[in-house]
Amino acid sequence: MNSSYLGDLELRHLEALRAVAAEGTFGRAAATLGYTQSAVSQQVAALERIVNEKVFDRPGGPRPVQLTPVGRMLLSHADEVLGRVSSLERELAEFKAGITGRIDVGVFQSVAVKVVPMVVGRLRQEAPRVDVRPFEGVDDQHLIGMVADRRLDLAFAVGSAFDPRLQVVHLSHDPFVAVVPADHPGGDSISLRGLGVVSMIGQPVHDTCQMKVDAGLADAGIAPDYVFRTADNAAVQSMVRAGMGIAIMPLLAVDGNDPEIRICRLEPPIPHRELSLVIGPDPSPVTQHFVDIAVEVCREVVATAPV
Amino acid sequence: MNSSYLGDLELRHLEALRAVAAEGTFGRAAATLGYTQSAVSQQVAALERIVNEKVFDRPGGPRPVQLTPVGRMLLSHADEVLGRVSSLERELAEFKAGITGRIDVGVFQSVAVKVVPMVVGRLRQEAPRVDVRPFEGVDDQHLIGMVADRRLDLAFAVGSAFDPRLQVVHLSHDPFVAVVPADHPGGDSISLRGLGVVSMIGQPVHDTCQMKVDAGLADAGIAPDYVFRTADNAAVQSMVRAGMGIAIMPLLAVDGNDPEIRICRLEPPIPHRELSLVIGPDPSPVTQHFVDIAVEVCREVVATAPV
DNA sequence: GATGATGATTAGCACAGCTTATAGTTCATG
DNA sequence: CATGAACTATAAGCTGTGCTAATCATCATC
Repeated sequence: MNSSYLGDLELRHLEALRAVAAEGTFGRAAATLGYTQSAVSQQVAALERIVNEKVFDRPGGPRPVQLTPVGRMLLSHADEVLGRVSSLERELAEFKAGITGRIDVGVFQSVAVKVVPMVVGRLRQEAPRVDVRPFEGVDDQHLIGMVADRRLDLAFAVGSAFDPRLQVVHLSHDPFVAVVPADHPGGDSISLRGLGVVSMIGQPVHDTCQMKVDAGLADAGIAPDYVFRTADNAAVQSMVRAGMGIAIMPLLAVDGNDPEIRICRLEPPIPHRELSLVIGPDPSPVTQHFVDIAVEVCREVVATAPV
Repeated sequence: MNSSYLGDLELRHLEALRAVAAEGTFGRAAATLGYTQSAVSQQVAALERIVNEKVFDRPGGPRPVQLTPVGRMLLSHADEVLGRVSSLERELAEFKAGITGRIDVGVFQSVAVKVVPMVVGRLRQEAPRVDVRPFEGVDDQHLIGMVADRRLDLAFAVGSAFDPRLQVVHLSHDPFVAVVPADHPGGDSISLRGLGVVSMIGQPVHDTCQMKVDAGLADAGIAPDYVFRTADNAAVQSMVRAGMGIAIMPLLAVDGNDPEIRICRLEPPIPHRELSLVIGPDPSPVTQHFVDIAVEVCREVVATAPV
């Protein structure tokens, strides 16, 4: 009593039903389906055997056949079924074209703030039905592990110890810059040494990004004075805007459209990060699409930055 | 570019997809489907060839297979398609059980008033989703022609000249009765001769039913005095109720639940009609169901009538 | 009654799809 | 590191399905 007595039903039968109903004769239906009249006759006969009901009245002679009541009922269902198959077909084509599908992407704070929204925004313009699911991980290795597990399609990463089975696409270097209030004296660059004597805004002590900044400053013999720490990049920027201090942030995490802040090159620079995408095996077309856009976006962001 | 590149897709492939996704291994899926593992493996391989995409990740070893992104997409469509097939199956079963379907039934006034509503009402209790479409025809021959044409499934009829190809089911005799106000003097029968001297309510002169009444009265040498004529059976009955006169009607057209009128046998009777159903070729189960109920209803109506 | 348009039937053939049997792959385990 | 367990893939062979081609049967129309 599983698939029960319709187990022999196949799409071919429903297509024949629909074609004959539409064309009125077996012969014309056969022509549109690319079969011979005999084949369609046998297909309809098979359908009638399967449902154990006459589906068409054949008046004989040159008059067109007509659906029986059962036939009409079956036809309405056939239209539904075949319609679903068509939409499967359509969505499959869209999937292959990279304009539909789902992307589970691993992100972290500094990249989630700006790069991911830009990529997603541009992707949605080209392919509105794509379903992007960012997953914020605790660190690189966590995300890379999930990519290897197939639980993510791809992930942003700054480290360099990658799983050799995973494809890696380099996006851009991500220099550390100083974020200062717009009315801060000075030009587009700022002396690293000067940072020892000003108030600074930073992220929590154990943040991977922050640790890199502190290491860079320590190497230059500088002991920064953090007056406020927060894990929220936007909050950091707000504090700078309010004149509370200066922040050192990765360029890709700064909201460059804020007119009340200015971005300054560090002199000398702190060793920068390299931003990459780690891509799982057999990436889907839409994942590839995401990668392409991410590369494009990063190139633009770095190119237009005033550093 | 007609059915395009999914032309080889069959329900079997979608069933295999669903089963493997549900069971986690090809072997268990095969068991639930009643195939060997090899068959399911080949079915999935065929599906992957058809869509030209890997549908499952096979990690190897004892770990279960997992859907790829395309696989997930295909599965959601497969569920839709197979769900539609199931509902086709369900409705087909209901059709065969006579509890769903459509009935186009030919009716005429005297039967439309009472018998048809009773039959439809009872049918709807047993099979609420049946779609009954009464069609009121001008006369018997008209309706019978439509039944023969398959434009009606069945029709009520009072004549006797039927198409030999059509099945005829006798419902009951339908005696003519006198309808009098409840306070009318006398008992359950009324003398035909007495009708020559009272006011009468009738139907239009050329109504088939009325002509039969008039012929019966003429045979008895009676010239009735019609003070009002209307084609509407309910209006006739209202006039009787108002005391305007007496009506002669077929029993099956009288609303017996009206406490303000009384039904009287005619002495001697006028030749009665025979009510039948004319049934088209290959009646559907629900049509048969309708017939059964009609027989039942007519038997009850005649049995409980006070004549 | 001949004619033409149509569906049904038959025979034959090719191939799809199943089963059985076996090989290949991966992970766990001693 | 070899071995076994739990899978899937593949090969070979056979059966039955489903197609084509050709022919027959049926019914309106002229």
